[in-house]
Amino acid sequence: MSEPRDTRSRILDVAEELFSENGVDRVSIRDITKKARVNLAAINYHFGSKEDLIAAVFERRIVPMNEARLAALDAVERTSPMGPRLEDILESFIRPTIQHSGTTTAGGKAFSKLFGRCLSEPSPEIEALLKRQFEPLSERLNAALTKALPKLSRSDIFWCLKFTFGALHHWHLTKDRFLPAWLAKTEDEEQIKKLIAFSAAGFRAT
Amino acid sequence: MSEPRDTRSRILDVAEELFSENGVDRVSIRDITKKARVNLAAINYHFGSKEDLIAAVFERRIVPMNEARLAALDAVERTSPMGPRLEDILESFIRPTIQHSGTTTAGGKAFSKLFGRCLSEPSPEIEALLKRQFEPLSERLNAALTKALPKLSRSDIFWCLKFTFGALHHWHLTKDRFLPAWLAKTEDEEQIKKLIAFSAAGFRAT
DNA sequence: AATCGTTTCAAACGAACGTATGAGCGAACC
DNA sequence: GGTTCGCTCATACGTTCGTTTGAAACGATT
Repeated sequence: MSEPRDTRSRILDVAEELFSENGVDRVSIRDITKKARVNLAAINYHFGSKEDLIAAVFERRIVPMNEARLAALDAVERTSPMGPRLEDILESFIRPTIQHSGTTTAGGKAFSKLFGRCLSEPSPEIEALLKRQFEPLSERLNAALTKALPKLSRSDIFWCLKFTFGALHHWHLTKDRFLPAWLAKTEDEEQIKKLIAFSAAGFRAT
Repeated sequence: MSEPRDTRSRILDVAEELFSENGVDRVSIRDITKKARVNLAAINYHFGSKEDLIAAVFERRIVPMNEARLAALDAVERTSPMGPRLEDILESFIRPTIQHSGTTTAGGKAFSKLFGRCLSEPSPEIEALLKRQFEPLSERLNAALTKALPKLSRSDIFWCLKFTFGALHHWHLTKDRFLPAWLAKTEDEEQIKKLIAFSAAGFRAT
């Protein structure tokens, strides 16, 4: 293991892990710098403020993740010019979340939880970041889904997409919490397939 | 309007509103006591600590809400002894959330957001409260759903229920945020009907 | 060897936090 | 009418927070 990379990256990694575990407000700058073994002032030097660090932590994962979503959507739209299947659209939206979850924690995926947490972050800066990041994606998805489901109204598609968003986020946030003892261990891969099938059926039922 | 009821209730109402708007960690005891126009020491006097106040705020809504859910489940199981329909089970779980959302904010429903926020609260005390409150409900729901969907495994039911949970929570949390300009205004009633249909189809598709 | 921009360091700052204290108050009770 | 009890009050305590500062260390360039 040892100390990987430079100060800036070490801060990002540790911050991501601690934020995802405890929430951004319950993690102090001193917690981060101590665990990352860097000086207390390093965060303000490299990022400006704690708020900016939080934004950087989110941004590092969300930007490439949403780029991957858009690329996946491009791909399925290219291969089926008549409009892709509903399941393929949903998959282009769901699958990238497990590929961009990060692996900073030994064994665990830190951003998985952080990602689930970010939507309930009340910080105005994060909210602005989310809006900026998700709006273009949401537009594209709505357009593709409108084509795939011509019988549904824009509103119906919007709300169904929100339900899917919610199921996905909640799954990320709690997939290793609140689990009953009898539950069989399952792979992420299997579960996102279930989620895609679940959501697709939900869309079609509306 | 004027000042309703006693100090304790005023604190609970204001705390619920501020917590739901800003998250428990970004609301100070001074914010609450100032807005409620009570003395700074009142919270520690009446509740013991801030953490205990948070628990009281959650508990005030969650306990009767989950009681209502169990009662609704009882009711549908009583009226159809062969096992209730899937939609009725889901409704007994979903509908009480909009009836127990509270109306403390003028016009808005404060707990609606707080309720959506509570699952991502990292506080161990809240997590324990949630576990205690949701476990019996989850057991009952799993049992009822197993009966209604004999083809599904316990695991499948568990995960589909999690998806439904997530959709419901996310809807509560963001039903008045991140909305596009073109979106038509819809009633809660209509939307929970959509959610029930959406989830029911999702369950059946698995 | 001297200079310069960059990064790290220990130390301190003021503000805000949750909590504790002890006096003060009014109504209820003996 | 004095005492008790539940509650409110202003004020203070100690801690922790995010941030700032100015000097020291470093590496690259001249």
